[in-house]
Amino acid sequence: MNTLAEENYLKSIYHLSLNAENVSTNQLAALLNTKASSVTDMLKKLSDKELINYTPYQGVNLTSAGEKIAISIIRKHRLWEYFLVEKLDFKWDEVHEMAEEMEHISSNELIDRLDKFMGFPEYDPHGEPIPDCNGLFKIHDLKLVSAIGLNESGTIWAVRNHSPEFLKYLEKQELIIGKKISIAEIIEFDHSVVLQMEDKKIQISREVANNLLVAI
Amino acid sequence: MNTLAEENYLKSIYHLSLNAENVSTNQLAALLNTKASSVTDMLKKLSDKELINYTPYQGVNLTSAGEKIAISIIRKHRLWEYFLVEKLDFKWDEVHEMAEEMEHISSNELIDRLDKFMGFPEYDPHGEPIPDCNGLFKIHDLKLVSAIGLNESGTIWAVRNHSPEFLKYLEKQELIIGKKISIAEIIEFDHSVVLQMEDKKIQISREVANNLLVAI
DNA sequence: TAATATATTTAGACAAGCCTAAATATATTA
DNA sequence: TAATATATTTAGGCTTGTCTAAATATATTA
Ligand SMILES: [Mn+2]
Ligand SMILES: [Mn+2]
Ligand SMILES: [Mn+2]
Ligand SMILES: [Mn+2]
Repeated sequence: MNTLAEENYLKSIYHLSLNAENVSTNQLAALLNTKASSVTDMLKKLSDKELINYTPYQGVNLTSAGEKIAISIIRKHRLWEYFLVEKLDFKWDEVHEMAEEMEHISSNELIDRLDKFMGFPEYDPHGEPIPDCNGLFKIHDLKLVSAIGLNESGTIWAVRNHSPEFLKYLEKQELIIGKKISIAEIIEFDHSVVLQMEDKKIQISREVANNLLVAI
Repeated sequence: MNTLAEENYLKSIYHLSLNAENVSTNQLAALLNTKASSVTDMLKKLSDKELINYTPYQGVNLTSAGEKIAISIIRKHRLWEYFLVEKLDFKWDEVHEMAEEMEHISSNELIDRLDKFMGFPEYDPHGEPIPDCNGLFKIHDLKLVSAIGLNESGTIWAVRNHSPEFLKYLEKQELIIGKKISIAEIIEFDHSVVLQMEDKKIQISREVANNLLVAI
C-alpha cells in the first residue's frame, strides 16, 4: 500500500502535529534523522497522494486519509510493544526499536487478532493509549511534570521519550507508571524539580520533568 | 545487517539447493518473480559479501555464512506461521504471506523468546521442521506421493506448496497432516493417483501428488 | 562438428530515497 | 524598511533493486 518510508513520515507528522498546527520541514528532518531536502522530496510525494496538505514554505498537516494511516501505524506499534512486554517478558525499555520494525507488518486482520488475543489492552507499556480497530482511543488530560506548580500532586501516567537510557533511569528512581508524586520544590536556577514520593524525596532535572506526564 | 532483498535471495537459494547441488539464474528468477538480469546483479552482490559461491554461467550455492542466514530466516518464517495458527487462530492456508513479511523482523532475541513462549515447537503448520536457535532441525525421510509405488502406504507429513488454493483444496479432501493413506491405483495416462484413505478413496492429480509428502 | 536453441550476462535506463551545495523565500533585527 | 540570519526548496548526483534489449556463453541437435 504505502512504503515504509512513507509510513514513517506520516507517523512523524502525526506526532509533531500534537504540539503545533503545522509541522515544519526542519522538525521532520530532525525527528526522522534525515536532511531537509530529503523531507521536501517526500512531502511532494505525500502531497501528490493526498495524504498531507502541503504549501511550500508553510509546513504540512495530515489529510484525514493521512491521519487514518498514521493512527493505524501507531496502533500497530503500541500493540506490538504490549505483546513484547506482556507475552514475551521484555522490559519497557527494550521494546521500542523492535516495534519500529513490527509496526510496518501490513495485515490489519493480523493486528486485530493480536489485539483480541491480548484482551484489547487500552495502554501500551509507556502509558500511551492504543487506538482501537476504528482508530479511536482515550484522551486523558495529562500534564508534564515540568508544567505543574509547587505542592500540586498527581499520578505518573505516561512518558514522552522511549529511549532505553531514559526508561532505565526512571525505573532506577522508581518513577514508574502509577506512582503518586507531588512537587516539593522547584529550583529556580536550572528548573530542576524535587519530587515528594510516598517514602522519599528525589530531585530530577528539567529534562526529565519535560518527558514525564502525570494525571492530576 | 542484510537487506530484505538479500535475505529473500538467500532463502530462495537455500530452498532450491535442496533439489540440486547448484542453483541456476533462471530458477531463481522464476521463484523470486523477477528477471534473470536482476538475479545476475544480485548474485554479484552476494558473492562480493561472500554469502554465495558464484561462477558466471555455472550457478550458485551458499557459503556457510550464507546458509546460516538462510536458515535463520526460515526459522523466523516457520515460528511466525506457528504463532499465527496456534495463538491467533489463523488457518494454515492464511499464514504464509504474513510470515513472508514477519521473517524479516531482525531481532534474534525476539524470535528466541517467541520460540520459548510457544514451547519450542518442532514443526510449522505445514509439517516443515523449525530450526532451533542454533540452526539445527529434524530431517525426516519423506517421499512425494508421486514417488511411491502401488499399494505402499504412509502418513501425510508435510506439504511443498503454501498457496491458499492448494491448502484449501487439501483441507476439503481431508488430506491433512497426520492422515494415513495408501496408493490404490496409478493412472498411466496422466499420472493421477487414487488414494485409499481410512473411509474412502479419492483421486488426486499428478500436480497435487507432487506437492504432498508422506513418511513411509 | 556446425547450426540452432536456450541460458546467462552486459549495457543502459528508471524509480525510490537519500545526499551536498546552491538558490531562494521568510523571519528577525537594526 | 533594509540588512542579515534562518528555513526551505531546487539542482544535480548516488545507491539499491528493478527492467528491456542486445551480446555472449553453453547446451542441444542435425
Ligand atoms: Mn515506542
Ligand atoms: Mn510506547
Ligand atoms: Mn510459509
Ligand atoms: Mn510453512
